[in-house]
Amino acid sequence: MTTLPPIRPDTFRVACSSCNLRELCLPVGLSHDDLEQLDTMVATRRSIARGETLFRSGDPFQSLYAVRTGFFKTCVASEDGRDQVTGFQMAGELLGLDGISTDRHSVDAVALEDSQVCVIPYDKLEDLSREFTNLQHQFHKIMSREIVRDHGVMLLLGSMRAEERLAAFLLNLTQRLQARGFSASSLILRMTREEIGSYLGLKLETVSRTFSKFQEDGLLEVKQRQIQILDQAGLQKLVNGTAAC
Amino acid sequence: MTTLPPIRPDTFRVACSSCNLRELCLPVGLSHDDLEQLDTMVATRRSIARGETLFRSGDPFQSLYAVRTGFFKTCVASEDGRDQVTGFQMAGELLGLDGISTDRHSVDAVALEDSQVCVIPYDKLEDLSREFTNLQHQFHKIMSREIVRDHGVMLLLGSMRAEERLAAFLLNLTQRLQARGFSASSLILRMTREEIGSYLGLKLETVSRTFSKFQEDGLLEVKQRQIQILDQAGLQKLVNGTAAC
DNA sequence: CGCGAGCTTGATGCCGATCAATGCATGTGG
DNA sequence: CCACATGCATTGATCGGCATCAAGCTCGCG
Repeated sequence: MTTLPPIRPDTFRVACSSCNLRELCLPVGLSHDDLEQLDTMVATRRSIARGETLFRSGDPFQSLYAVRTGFFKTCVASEDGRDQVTGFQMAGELLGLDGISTDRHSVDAVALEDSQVCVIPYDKLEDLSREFTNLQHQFHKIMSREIVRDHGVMLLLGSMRAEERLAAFLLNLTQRLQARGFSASSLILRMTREEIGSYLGLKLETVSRTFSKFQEDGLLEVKQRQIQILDQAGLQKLVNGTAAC
Repeated sequence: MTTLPPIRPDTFRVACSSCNLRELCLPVGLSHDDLEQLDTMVATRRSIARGETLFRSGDPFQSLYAVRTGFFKTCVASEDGRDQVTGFQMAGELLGLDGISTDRHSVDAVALEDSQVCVIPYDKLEDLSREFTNLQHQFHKIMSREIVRDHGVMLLLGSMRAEERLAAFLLNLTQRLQARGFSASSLILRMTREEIGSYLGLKLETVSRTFSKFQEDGLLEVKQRQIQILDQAGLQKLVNGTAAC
């Protein structure tokens, strides 16, 4: 479509050791010394405007990216035009793990709002994680966690009905937001109904209807993208099957 | 349900360096020296009878497993009884990557026929991959490939219709079998219609009907679990959308 | 103010789920 | 060796949830 804007890495360094995301991001559990080494690696930030792509399927893979601020989606596309949102990423989460397998990215990563990422050159990460056991282990955990997450999505797509899917989606989102210090009951969706639908294997109309139904049932208050969760337990019950049986 | 049978590791060593799966398994692309090191790590085999589990969700994680012979499925279960097959694994493929993230397995791995696996103690793998760059890189690639595979399944579950799903499934299966020296057009399914359905997000009746439809359309010959592929291109066309549009 | 992107809501139809019966292969015990 | 049980597969009839098609609606923005 449009050509990529020139990449303009902000020149000042970002220190993992003083980043307020260090408890959510790659550095989890690293010692002070480890962290200082990590600082030598994560040299640059990059800003991505809303609607721009961080990378596209087919691009050569060189770096992983840690979301610093903002919000992303990742999509795969099949040969025919169909595409599927495979995930939404927020602060502290890693993008680009798919690229390691073939040295090319296999998904598009699109910023859903103006965002910043930390650039993690992959070869340096491999070098460093040969030296620092903790970093190595942490990195493996993150990859494994992504696999486990994907299995959860497969369960959702394979066996849940529309209401269950949306409930699970909302609970997952609020849980992650809460871990970042945001309210557990009030959120603003950064994605369209269509993007939610694509992620959940539903059409946008179904997503919209299900939001309306949740509102009628007193589970949510929905004002466009502004969501108030009124009955978290009620949502949870939807996900765990109609429970009590 | 039933208690696990006692684990009886076969006492003789298995050398990766002389294994006929080395081009498909963890050792891909390793040098001769690297391979000899790998041999020091993969100390034991384990036999799993058809229907038995290699590990279960919740079990403490200690090792990865490379399928030597046989065939496995992995399943996740949600709190309510629902469960979902997340993959089928054949010779040379790795099991257990999900366990790294939390030090506990998050899926069940069940043998669909009498099988053997090589036991890869995970802490040793981490040690060794700090020493050998190639091994480190290869391991990362395998994890990444699993992530990419999962994304493909998400696309399938999220946006394909029954016929497309089954066609994609069969093509994927034959491709992997072919890489192992088996026929590209003749295969014996190791799993039930229900397990296929669970993997593909369909009910067993739908799987059965779709097999019958493929047979009517001259794409396959189906005799219970024995499948002959008569028109591979026809299957491929189904997957890529009704093409020509 | 008017345009357009995104959202909501309604009417209809279809794909796949569900329910139910039968068929087929394998195994077991009399 | 047969009678019967059991697990898996096939096939048919019906139903329901979600997709599809089609208007309107809302809100932000030039």
